[in-house]
Amino acid sequence: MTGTRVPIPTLERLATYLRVLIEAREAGIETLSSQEIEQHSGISAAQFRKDLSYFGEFGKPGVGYSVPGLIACIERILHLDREQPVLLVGAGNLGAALVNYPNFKAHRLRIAAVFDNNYVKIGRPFGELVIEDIARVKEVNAAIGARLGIIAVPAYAAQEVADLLVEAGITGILNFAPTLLRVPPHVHVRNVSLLQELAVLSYHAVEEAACSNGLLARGGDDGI
Amino acid sequence: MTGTRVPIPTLERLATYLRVLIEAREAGIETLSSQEIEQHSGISAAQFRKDLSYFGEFGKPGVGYSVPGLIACIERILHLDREQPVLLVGAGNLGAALVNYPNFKAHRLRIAAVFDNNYVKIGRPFGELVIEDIARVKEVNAAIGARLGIIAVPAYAAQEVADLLVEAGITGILNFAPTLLRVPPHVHVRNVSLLQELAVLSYHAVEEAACSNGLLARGGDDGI
DNA sequence: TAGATTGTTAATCGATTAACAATC
DNA sequence: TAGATTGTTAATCGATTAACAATC
Repeated sequence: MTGTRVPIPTLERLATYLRVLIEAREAGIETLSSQEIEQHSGISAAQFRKDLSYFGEFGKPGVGYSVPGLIACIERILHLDREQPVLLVGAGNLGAALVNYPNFKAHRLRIAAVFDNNYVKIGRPFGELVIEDIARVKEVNAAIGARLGIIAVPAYAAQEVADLLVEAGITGILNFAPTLLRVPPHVHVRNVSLLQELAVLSYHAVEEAACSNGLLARGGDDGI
Repeated sequence: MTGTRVPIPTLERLATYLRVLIEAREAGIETLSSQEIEQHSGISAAQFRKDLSYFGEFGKPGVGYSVPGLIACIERILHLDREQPVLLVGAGNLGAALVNYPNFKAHRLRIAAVFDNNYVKIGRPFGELVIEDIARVKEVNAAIGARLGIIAVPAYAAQEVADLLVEAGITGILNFAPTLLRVPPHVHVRNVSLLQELAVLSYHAVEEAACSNGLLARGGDDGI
């Protein structure tokens, strides 16, 4: 099935399928059924087939999916069939983790430049790059042509950085700062919130009564 | 409304409301309406009220919500009304970013111990902690009593680390490794996948045709 | 061919949205 | 009281699941 709007959860899972397929390729496996994808991804076979159906037909009934063939297709869908340059803003600990992240390469994501506003840092080496002045991001990206950017700066600086990235031609922002970014409608933002993740885990980690009416009363969240 | 199972998206948003409320408190604001929460969180007022309704009644019609009161309630719901110790495994770049993450404190999350398996690293200082042997995680956590753990190790080591964390009494795992963790049913896992985030952004960053039938053909993902 | 597995449809499930009576 | 805003219900929307005819 084609022509319908693709659900975001489907796109998210596509990246997981791609990871599983790349692992299979490295193991020398040529074909995989949706059932086998389920084993390795934790995503149901039905869900997998449904997800792919938004983009076309990729498998052979009775056989399964060609590993290299499906890799090529998913890469094309996600625009990862060519190297994707990514701008990184924030040369702190998180930035260091990102420039050294080993898994980007297999997905053809490459951090092409690093920016900061700290004059002590600008000009210094950072991984294989040199830290550049965030004020020059538009100028630098005129040469790179990146569409993706990562914000790894403190929350108070994030909006300003987002504005500069948008001006530099970035249309997709991965935001690690715990703050709401306001961007033009053509720009997509995805937030990674460690606090959110840990808060959800914390909720489940202990099962107890919730509070009610502004005080401590009842209001059991799990029937307590 | 109480007694119903709480949707995960609701729990995720709770952390966002908490962040907004804490910011308001720091700004000296005493009361906030759902409409004002919407302004600062990007989440609709209706959604906010619906989310809270899973846990009880927290506002005053015609007035709004007491900032400190609602903070206290959400903290209690998420079990963040007391300090939550967290175990961190992996003393690499990402681990360094996490121990130095400044936003944990306001949410009463505290990284209480750091582990690694690299004998060169064990015993060394790491932020305000000393890196411990991952083999001793059960022993160490017997004293700490943490329920939350963060896996910041390479994918190939993640399952082994998860097994050790579960054995040490951890019931909530935040996993940064791009791999499927298999854990007992009482253990909750949340995955942070940078590849997934960037892949979704990459999809949207360029709007082009998808491939079909194992080759390059058509199958427009946006009606192309 | 017989067996396996796909792609798709229809049914189910769950979350979001909008509207409004109740309440301060 | 009149105005504002809540908590909740019902309607809408969208995603997941299951089943199966089509296909290799």
